[in-house]
Amino acid sequence: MAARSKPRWRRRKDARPAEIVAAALEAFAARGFAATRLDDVAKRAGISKGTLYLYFRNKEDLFKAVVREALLPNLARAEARLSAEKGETATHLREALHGLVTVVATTRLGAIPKLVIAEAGNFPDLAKFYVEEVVNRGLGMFAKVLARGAARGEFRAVDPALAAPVLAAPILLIALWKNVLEPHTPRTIDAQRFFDVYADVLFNGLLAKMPGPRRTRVSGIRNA
Amino acid sequence: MAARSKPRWRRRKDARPAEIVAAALEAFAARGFAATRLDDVAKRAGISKGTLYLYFRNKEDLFKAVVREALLPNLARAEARLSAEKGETATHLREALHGLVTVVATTRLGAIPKLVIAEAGNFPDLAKFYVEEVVNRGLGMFAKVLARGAARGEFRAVDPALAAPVLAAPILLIALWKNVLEPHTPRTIDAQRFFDVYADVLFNGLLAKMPGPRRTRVSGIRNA
Amino acid sequence: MAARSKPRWRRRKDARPAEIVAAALEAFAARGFAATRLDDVAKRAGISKGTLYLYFRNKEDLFKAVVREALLPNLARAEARLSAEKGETATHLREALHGLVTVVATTRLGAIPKLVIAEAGNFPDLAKFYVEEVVNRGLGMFAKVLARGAARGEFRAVDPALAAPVLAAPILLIALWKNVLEPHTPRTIDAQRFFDVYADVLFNGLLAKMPGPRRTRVSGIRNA
Amino acid sequence: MAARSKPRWRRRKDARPAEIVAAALEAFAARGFAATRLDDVAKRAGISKGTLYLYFRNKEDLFKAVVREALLPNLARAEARLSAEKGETATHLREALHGLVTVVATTRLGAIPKLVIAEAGNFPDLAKFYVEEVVNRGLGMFAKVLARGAARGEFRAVDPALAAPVLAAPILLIALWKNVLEPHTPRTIDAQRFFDVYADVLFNGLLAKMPGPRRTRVSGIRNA
DNA sequence: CATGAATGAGTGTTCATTCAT
DNA sequence: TATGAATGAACACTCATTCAT
Repeated sequence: MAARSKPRWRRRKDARPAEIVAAALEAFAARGFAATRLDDVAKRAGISKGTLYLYFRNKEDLFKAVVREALLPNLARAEARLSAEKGETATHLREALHGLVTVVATTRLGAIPKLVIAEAGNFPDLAKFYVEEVVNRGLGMFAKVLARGAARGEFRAVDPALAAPVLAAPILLIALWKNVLEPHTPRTIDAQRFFDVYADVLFNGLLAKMPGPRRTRVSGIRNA
Repeated sequence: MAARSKPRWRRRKDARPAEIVAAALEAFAARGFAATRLDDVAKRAGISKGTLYLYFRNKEDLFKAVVREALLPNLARAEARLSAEKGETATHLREALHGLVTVVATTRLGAIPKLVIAEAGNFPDLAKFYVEEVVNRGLGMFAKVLARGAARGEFRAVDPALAAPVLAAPILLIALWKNVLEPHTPRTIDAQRFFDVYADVLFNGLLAKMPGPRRTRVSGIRNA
Repeated sequence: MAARSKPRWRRRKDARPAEIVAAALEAFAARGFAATRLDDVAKRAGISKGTLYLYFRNKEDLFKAVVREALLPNLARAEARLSAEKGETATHLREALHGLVTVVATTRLGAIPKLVIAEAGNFPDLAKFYVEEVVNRGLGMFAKVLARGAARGEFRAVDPALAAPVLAAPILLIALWKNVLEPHTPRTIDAQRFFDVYADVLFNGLLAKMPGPRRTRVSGIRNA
Repeated sequence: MAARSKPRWRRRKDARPAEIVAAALEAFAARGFAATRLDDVAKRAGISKGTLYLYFRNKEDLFKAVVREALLPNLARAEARLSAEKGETATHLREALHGLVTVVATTRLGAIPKLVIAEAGNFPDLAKFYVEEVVNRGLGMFAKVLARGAARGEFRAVDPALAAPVLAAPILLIALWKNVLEPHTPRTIDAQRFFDVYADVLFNGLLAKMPGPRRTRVSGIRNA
């Protein structure tokens, strides 16, 4: 570390791809696909532009690698969490949601949805990959949990296929808020407290439980 | 050559900007800011590329105009709906949400969030405008309604500033789903049924109302 | 011409392509396809690099246009010359050859064979075009003339399909000499005198007509 | 791992240059100088790209080496053949030409003219080398033979300096045909038969020897 | 007002060359 | 010697912007 000062480069064929992907994630997250210059990515990664092409065929390839690499490890983790069978379903679900909110609100991972949203139109196969590997899998997990909870009598019976995206929506929102808008406004959202309210509303609903006797159904709002 | 032989290109010069903005919305929605070529916008608008510059200083200007123009009329409409004072708050809220879900799921308007998400990093003042004029105003409306509902005893008391984004999240989600992912997957979401489940969960919560006696609080899920 | 000094550009959509092709012929002839920079072509044509792309899809397109445009007018001319039916065949042939030698030795046209030779491997369809439209047509003309001459008893009977390239070879040689080697050597070849010798050898052969009696055939050299 | 386990890469270091030149000849002949990647040459030679630079200063050097190496051995051989003093000059000449036609039509050597033609403009000293060492020497040999033949009364008196390139032209043509155009067309030229016709025309001329009495000179065609 | 030919700065990509190992 | 990872200069191509008509 001390002595041999400026080796023009070190051989790190194995470390490089991950470093480049990390640098690229930063860059793409900051400016989007088109506005990101490979020169910048290279600079961030501490390499030259040409070196990028030793590891990725072109900009598009690099972009897809970024999305895949950033996503894949988290996919497995999330799936594991929700497949636990024993214990209260609500508790599992709450914990899973909490984990998700925390990760998307505090890591660079939250920038991925933004990237996919921005570029789905230009990279159809990326969109397809994302829908299938992330969205469908994620929603599927939620749907399964909801169905199980209902079967056990813990949850009310709601269509799991439609309730799943309702569950997921606040997670998407906080991810986007933290990665897209918060840098441009003084208003901040505290992820922990946001989660608490989210979980409260989700599980308990907005309506006050009326002590009084009957309650007419109003405008389609089914009240238990 | 003679009198009025070429009425074809005699467009009203005052209609032009709106036509251009409409054409540009299509183009930007389809490919994003950077990937949209002004040539394409001009072609869609039935004018020449040079003519764009008679109405907009540059591409960025046009982009901002698109976002503003597409948003502004809808802002007022939504606000009006929620400021009604009389009647059940839940009904008003439900109707407002229904209107929003419908509009973002069925019109080009739903592409706006996508555009803002994609380009906030590159157009800070656009992001600021959007946060202030759309997000904050929208969330503010929701918060007010929630506060009013709580004050009237209709709603449980939840932090309105945090519950507002929870309310808004499914609207964002359906907007993005329809405009970003649905074109790339066979899976579709029926906006009406989605809304029904959304409203149901939102108002009534997920948890089954237990007929039985006591119910312990589990893992922070407060049960009424 | 006098007054309005520097119009940044004039509209010349119709003149441009030919001007560009002419400039490109110069450039390609001088350095070959790969070594020619489009910047140079543009400079020679007095336009900017971008303008090239208004008229030609890419460098390859421009290259092919150069070859085609430079060739086509000459093809017709050459063909006309040789199709004359009356008069001595030898005279016609001699004149045609003379015309060809002159044109390839004194105009930029002589650079075309060089370009095709250099790039046939990289542009197979160009090669095909050249073989079919130039080589085969040219050789076909020669073959026809040889056959006619033989039929009339003017020429000895030789296989026209093989004699045709023999006829053509010195024309190719002088084209290449003038365009490839002569710039790099003090040795010059006078095209006129070269032609005279060429025609003399071609028509009369190398062997001395021996007055003496018998002459044995030596090593396959058939002697009349 | 033990004694002589890796003989695979133990190439004789003295064989290397020739192997590289051979590989490079293939590559350059196939794609030309600019389009040839040193990566390809290295791969063909079974070495790494870096190793090339142990034997050749740069790409240009390698290219020149290819041309020189491919040419040099053949130059001597050809010269020897033509310097024989005894016997019929025509027979010697015919045999020399036959040898040349055969070699350029059937070996990689025929690709050299193509390379020189393509790159003379970019490598003036290569062009100079080629003119002096190949063209001038070759033409010189021919000229000498022609002069000798004329002096002996075997050949008609023609300007040897100009007749020499006429002699050489069909050799060049067949070299280029085989290496440039034939890969792109179904039409093939049989080198042996081509040579026969070439020699026949060269020695005997095209014109029929008229039995009848006098023959007027027509259009400059001197008739014996 | 409208046009569209022309511009030229900007960037992705290639590849000869270098040099630590 | 030999390697191949790394470099960076070079260049084709795009497209927002300008402006003569």
